[in-house]
Amino acid sequence: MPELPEVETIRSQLALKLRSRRFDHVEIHDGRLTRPEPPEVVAAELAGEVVRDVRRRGKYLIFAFESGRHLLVHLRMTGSFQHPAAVGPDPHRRAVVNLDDGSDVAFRDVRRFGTWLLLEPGELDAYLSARIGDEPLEGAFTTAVFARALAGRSAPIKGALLDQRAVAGVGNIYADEALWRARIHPQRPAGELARQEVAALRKTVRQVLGLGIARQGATLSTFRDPNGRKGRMQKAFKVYGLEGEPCERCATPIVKTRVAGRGTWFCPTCQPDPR
DNA sequence: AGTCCGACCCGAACGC
DNA sequence: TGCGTTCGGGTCGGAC
Repeated sequence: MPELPEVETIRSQLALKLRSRRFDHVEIHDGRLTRPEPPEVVAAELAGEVVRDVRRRGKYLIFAFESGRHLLVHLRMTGSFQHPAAVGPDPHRRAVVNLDDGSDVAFRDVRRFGTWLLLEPGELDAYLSARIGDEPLEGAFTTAVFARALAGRSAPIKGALLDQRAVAGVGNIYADEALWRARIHPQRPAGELARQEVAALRKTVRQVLGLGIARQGATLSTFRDPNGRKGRMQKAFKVYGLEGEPCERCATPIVKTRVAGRGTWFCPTCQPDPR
């Protein structure tokens, strides 16, 4: 599942390939991708746009055009980009962009949750600020800022980490990995964490996301970067998907449970539940 | 306002 | 072997 490190991996590669390229022609084969806008309308609007840069906010990929417009892409569960696009039939291909250098970029999405939204100049900031909070890897994401985002919340800290308005870009995998490193039980009420626990969690969130980027993301089954390569972060997991395996710190078998409606892995010894 | 839960998808894993 | 069922995951919208 693409979380911040996977989206960042895609962003950095696409930026190198697409900067200053013009979208000559766009085909969108799936009406869900641009809903409620008709796909042929969005495809026609995109034709002629020149890429100034490819950016990222949280899990959103942002194609910034010279015109001032932005194409906001969310990969959801299984969205991915391919460049150069593979030749031959692909039942999961949802869109293709022909570039002015003669190459094609393909968008694939098995589960069809991904979205493409074309925003007019000036619309981006309001759209994003309504949906997502601070970038965890930027300096503005201080312990004080994080503590404020968690203050007064009775929801489990795991759930708060998944809330994109509390902190942008953390998904199910990196939430579990950050909580293990910070030795915090996923079920702890977010607002009841001690200041030093918030500080520790801020640090480990940044650690695991940074490690994920350095390792080009995590590939469980489907994630591939635009060059078709897998990530390596899955080899550095300490708890995610490791039910029954010994905890690296204390050898206690890792437990799988359900928190905030999500599969959740943790070490019951290192991450004690104070209740 | 914050929290919870179902809906949206479909391939993979599982059960018989 | 083959078929049917369950599960998961990010976000949104509705219910509480």
